[in-house]
Amino acid sequence: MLKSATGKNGGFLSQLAPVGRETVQDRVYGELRRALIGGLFEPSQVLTIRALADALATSTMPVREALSRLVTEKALEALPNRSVRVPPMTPERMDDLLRARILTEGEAIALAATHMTADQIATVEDILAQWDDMRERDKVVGRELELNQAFHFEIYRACGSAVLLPMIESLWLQSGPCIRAAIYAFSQGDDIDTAQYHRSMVAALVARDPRAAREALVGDISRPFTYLRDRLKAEAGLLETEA
Amino acid sequence: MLKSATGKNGGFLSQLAPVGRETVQDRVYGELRRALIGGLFEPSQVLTIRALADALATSTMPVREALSRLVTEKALEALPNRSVRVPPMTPERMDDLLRARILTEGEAIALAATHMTADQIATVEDILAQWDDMRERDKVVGRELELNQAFHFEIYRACGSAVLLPMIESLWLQSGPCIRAAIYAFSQGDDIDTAQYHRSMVAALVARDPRAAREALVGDISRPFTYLRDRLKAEAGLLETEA
DNA sequence: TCATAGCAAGTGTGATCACAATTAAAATTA
DNA sequence: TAATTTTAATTGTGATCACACTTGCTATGA
Repeated sequence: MLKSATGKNGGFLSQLAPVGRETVQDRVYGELRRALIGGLFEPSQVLTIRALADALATSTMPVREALSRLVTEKALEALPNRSVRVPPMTPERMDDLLRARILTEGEAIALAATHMTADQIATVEDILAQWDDMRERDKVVGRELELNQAFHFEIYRACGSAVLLPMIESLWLQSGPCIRAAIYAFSQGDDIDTAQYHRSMVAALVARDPRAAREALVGDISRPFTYLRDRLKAEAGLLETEA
Repeated sequence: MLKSATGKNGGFLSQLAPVGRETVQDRVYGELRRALIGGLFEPSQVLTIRALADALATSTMPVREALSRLVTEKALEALPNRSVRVPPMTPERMDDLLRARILTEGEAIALAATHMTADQIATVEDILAQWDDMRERDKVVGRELELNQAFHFEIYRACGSAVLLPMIESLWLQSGPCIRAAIYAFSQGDDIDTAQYHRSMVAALVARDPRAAREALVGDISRPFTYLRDRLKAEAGLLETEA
């Protein structure tokens, strides 16, 4: 009988938006992902199921499943005590992560340089414009991380690889807790370098030049890592002289 | 008081092996992983929680957590019905997987070529020798897949990257259901090519030649993919002529 | 004969409970 | 006072149950 409704009087049913069937577990998982990529958790911080369940206003069940999912993709670490924590950050691990990101994201942007449609390039350019706009008007941080993520993933999504994309997401998840500090430090001083790298990337994409695109990307993602690694080593050296 | 036991009369406690504290969930997860990499599940096959729980003689709880873990690493696929299945295999997906594997495993073996110790190389050579030995004595298949996996991962483990290794494992998990058919077809006819590629890889490793190692690896892992892709296309063409 | 409604078996999800293991604090003893 | 034991609170794990949704079958209607 509902079918007759659509048939008789135009389709008023087309006004209705799909209601969506996301499970609680998916929402918890997504929320923890956002927090992790955004660097809301400190490295080495221990996460307990019940505390998270309280904070997210659910039972323990969806939380524990979300946690084990994050452990399998190495976004979190399972301790021998069976508790879960954000992986600690060491210079070696940061180098390791950077190498993997250069490898996979470099390949993705090289693919995107040859695959991207004009529409997709326009979307990326639009994000860049939003960024410039925001920088000019007010120097408030916060949106900056979000726009950076949107910029990169709009490109990676366009590379056409359903296998590469989740790998990259996993790497962002792993490096999130580390690089936030660096990104924040940059954005303090009206970060002109990041914008320059992003402009180079877009230029390479419109020129359909995979090599130039990859090169610009490597410069972009290397900077926060090397910055933070150097700072870590400086701190370690400082501690050594104290002892 | 136990401490006195070790202290007084030598350490009879050193005879005891660690009992291990693997959870049921971990065992279920490992079991499903083995089955997936080994190709025991068909592509597109639907997996139900209760059926698996019965088969593994546990309750549904560990199974559902293992399943969601496998879904997040794309080893399984979540359908809109909320049921879970082995991802179907298409030529596009196979090309996608092969590209990612060439990228990550190629990088891993190139790193291993410069990092590996003599001991680690000896272990790899030993696995190769076991393989030759097995091939000469009896032509029984089954061990073949297992040895192939051991050979590759002994190398990848030696590359020294804690980030790359899980990425590669995830890719094997995803390509497992696809390539089993191809590997099996090869091993039927006394597969001499795979052995040749593996020998080239070992030679490149002892020569500390990253480029040669990468090249041999690419040849090794490309073969089953191209073979199976061509067969899929042939089947598709056959169906077309029938219709 | 075909389509639709109703029924029943099967399935995933989330909540709750019992239990074992860990951790921290308090109480005891040397 | 310091080391050790005991106690209590916290935490993860696995089992079970209730509920909603899906799916396939049967029955009733046009």
